[in-house]
Amino acid sequence: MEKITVIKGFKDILPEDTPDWCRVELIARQIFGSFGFREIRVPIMEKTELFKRSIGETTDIVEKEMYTFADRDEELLTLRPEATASIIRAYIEHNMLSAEPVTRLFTMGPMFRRERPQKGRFRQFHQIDVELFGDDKPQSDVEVILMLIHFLESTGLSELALEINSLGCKACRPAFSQAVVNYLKGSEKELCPDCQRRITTNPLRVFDCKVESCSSIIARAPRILDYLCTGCEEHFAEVKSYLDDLNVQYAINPTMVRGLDYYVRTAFEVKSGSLGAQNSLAGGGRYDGLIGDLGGPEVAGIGFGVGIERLLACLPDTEKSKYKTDLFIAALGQRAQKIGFMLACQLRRAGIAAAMDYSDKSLKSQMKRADKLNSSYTLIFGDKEIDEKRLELRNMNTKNQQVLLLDNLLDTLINIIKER
RNA sequence: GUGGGUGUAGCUCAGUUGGUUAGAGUGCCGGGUUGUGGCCCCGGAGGCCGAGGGUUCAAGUCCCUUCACUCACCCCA
Repeated sequence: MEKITVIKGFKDILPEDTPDWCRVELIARQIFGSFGFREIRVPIMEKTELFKRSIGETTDIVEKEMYTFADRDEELLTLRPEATASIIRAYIEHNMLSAEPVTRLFTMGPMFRRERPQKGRFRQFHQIDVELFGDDKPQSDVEVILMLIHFLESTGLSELALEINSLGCKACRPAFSQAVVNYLKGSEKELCPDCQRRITTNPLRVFDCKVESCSSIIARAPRILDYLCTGCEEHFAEVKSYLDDLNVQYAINPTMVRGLDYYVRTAFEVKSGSLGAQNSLAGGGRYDGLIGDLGGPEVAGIGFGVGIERLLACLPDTEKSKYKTDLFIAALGQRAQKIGFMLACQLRRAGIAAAMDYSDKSLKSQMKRADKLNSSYTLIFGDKEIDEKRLELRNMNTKNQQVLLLDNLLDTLINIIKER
């Protein structure tokens, strides 16, 4: 019989890795909470139209990466390739603007893009996603960027590179795009085939090209920052100024253009080495027109997404978490096994991680098991201890052993373990 | 979608110019201590050598096909 395997680009997250996931998610919840963000959970499937309208019909995501299916009634549904669209949909649908002028939300969960997998890129991957609706002030940009950096550092990451840029707005970007097109047409023949194609499809993408011959041309191309309108320029200046005051290190990357159509003004990205070609752990930006475009109120928005797999891939080993056991019960013989089992059940019910082996193996074998399970203590007893009503409790780290009386054993153990 | 690399034990990988019964490390189980873990020593289990076809007296090894994984491009978290 042929083995059934996981879908290409999908991954099982195995027990040895889940503690890291839980830790990162916990830190996110704590830190985002202190910045006033509240968790929202939205479906992983939406009507296809939502993503087409938000992300942009001509983006790679919509053109070739979405998992889209016809439902039984022929309606087209899509597994979400990102979370922002769904959150905006929910924001509009539940009329959150009426409840409060500024809404701070975050969510976490799987996203789906049907790309060719490689290091740091999967077809199902996980993001922690943050959105702030209803404020267009630069303070919002700074708040969100600061929170992102603070979060990443709190997980144990270091040597992060924050890059920021301004993409202009509806008023000033068209002039810039035109200037880029004009410039590129001047040296079209020296560009790589991909970039020649981009001139007509998506000229700003040329800035991302890694081909060397293109780089030198791009280096002399017009800069978005020279084309910003007064409003965008002032906004960007304030963002930089606050970041400086807060001692947040950043670099301005005037060639950073993000892949989704809806971004305006501030765009940012956090990179890390040691990640292979996909070195971007988090990215985001401002999308002031988007909520209105999706049929909601004309309010501003800004947000970011963090790739959890990429974050975990960068974590140093010292930050890795493990499963731990409070007490291993090493019971020798039938009577001890019986007492031990009852004890294990009661301890577990009291919230203590108690483990034991039910097959009455040798003590050595049971000790090895206790060690494997990272047990803090091991309770050791057989017929002799039961007759004398005195059991041995071994501290696995110090190797000290103390005698515990069989009477009131459950409470004694609970106290010892909880006092640690 | 395009290109490169790799498929041998649960995991990481050796395996010579084709040549008998396919190896190591690690992990797992057991023993060395008749009742005490990590280190050390000994033993054991565990392989349709990715799949299918071909060449050959003989294929893990050579050829073809196919599948999977992986890295990179495009693009992105």
